[in-house]
Amino acid sequence: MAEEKLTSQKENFSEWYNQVVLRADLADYSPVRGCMVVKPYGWALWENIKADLDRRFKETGHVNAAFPMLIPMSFFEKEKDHVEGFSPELAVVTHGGGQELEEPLAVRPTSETIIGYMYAKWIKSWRDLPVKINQWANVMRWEMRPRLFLRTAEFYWQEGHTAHATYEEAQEETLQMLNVYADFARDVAAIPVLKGVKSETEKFPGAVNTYSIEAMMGDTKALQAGTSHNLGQNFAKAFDIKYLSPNNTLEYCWTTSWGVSTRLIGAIIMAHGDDNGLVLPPRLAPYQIVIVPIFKNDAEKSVVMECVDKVMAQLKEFRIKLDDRTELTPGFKYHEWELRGVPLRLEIGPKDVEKNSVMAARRDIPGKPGKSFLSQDNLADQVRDLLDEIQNGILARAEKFRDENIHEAKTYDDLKGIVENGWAEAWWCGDPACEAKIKADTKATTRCMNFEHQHGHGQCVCCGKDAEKKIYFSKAY
RNA sequence: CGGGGUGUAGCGCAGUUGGUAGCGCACCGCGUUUGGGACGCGGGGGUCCGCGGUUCGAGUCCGCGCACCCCGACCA
Repeated sequence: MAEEKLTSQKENFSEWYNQVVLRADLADYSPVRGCMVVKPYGWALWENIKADLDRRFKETGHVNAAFPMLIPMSFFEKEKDHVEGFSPELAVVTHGGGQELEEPLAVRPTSETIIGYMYAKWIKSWRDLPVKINQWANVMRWEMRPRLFLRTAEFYWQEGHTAHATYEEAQEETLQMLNVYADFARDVAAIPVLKGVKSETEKFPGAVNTYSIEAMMGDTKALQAGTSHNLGQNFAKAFDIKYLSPNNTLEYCWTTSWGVSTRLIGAIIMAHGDDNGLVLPPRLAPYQIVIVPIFKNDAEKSVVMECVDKVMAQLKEFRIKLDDRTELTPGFKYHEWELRGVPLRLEIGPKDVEKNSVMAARRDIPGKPGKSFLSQDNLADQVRDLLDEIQNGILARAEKFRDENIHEAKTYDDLKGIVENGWAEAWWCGDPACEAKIKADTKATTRCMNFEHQHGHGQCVCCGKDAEKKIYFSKAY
């Protein structure tokens, strides 16, 4: 019997999202409110994301390490903005070994403080710089309103932390990592992101500047999919990270930090999904191909399975799943693997054995139009081409959708209309009061200032004063 | 922490004027099925959110708690 139909219509988007996460077997709710259990299928997706990013981090000269999960509370007091930003959402350990602790320990919400403390011990000379360390970890922020993958109390991420001799070098690192994220998002996750600078109110607590990649979801809301911070000397001064320069002068380091999290999984779901469920980009899908064998009896089964073996032997280079469950009909399996986002389905039945063919069904093009017969000869080449087409196809679709839903707002009325159903780009004077008014009137927040659009000047879309910054406004997750 | 809603089987729900708990899906067994969500027969599974009250009798009525969901405030 069919399960209830999904619908990804804008007004049902949140419910659609929850249903997809649960039914595609990505995650489940934990007994602790706000925490999430990542199931094997979701974790496999995360591992693919990690592998690709990790390779990029290493290519840009970073190494991995691990820092403690518990951080003395006093560390947070050392940087004024940081403590203000994170105090409200800290989980705090007060007891250990049956005794009350002398100093409470925070479960890390992010590791600038503890890493800053260690860097201060490790860095003595200009010869020690730069230090470029990344850690894959879980962190905890006591969020008030959790949403699977998008905002859970505990989440998995990577956080890069670097220390440099000069501002310029730190800035270069900050932008380099922003680009690493943007490239990954586009080339691997098939999500075309916009990159730019955050406003003062939206930046990371303790940063001089925060840069972000912003992705458009299927309901046109924005999702901040990754951030890269130039921390200036704020943390270096708070934690005394100093080095002796070639001139024998003592100088504070310039530090950066940058991170992406399991939120990327949420981004992939909401950027590509449709009424049938998940649509995974082939480069990240835990299974790139699912094979559904079809037979009516034992005689058919043996010839079909023999053919399946031959096909699978040709496709060893791909992540492949053979769905040989006998208690389910093919139709049921089609729906299930579509829900779970597998990019390419190969159906092999008696007719295929006879005709030396394989029926291929593309996840990105639902129904008959996405189906075609492949020859069993040179199958790997055909499949590789198809997977590339799918990868490119969903990127192109996401790009088109994004571009269709971003509009220039010239007047305040424009802005109000546009953010109801998309992103508005507009001149902005830089005054937080204008941001606040727009948020109060429309629920839209500033996303980021696109690097490429920062020439010329105009009048603030809100107050009409002279403006030199152009920024995106939209509702966001 | 404000505003709204919901708590009955794993999930989704029904349960009439109060009479001792049911349906669909899922699960288990057997058989028939299998190219777009198969069917038959048989089965297992319940602290009806908790506590107190009214009553001969409470899933149902009353009171007090609690939990969860949605919309805000906060946020990667």
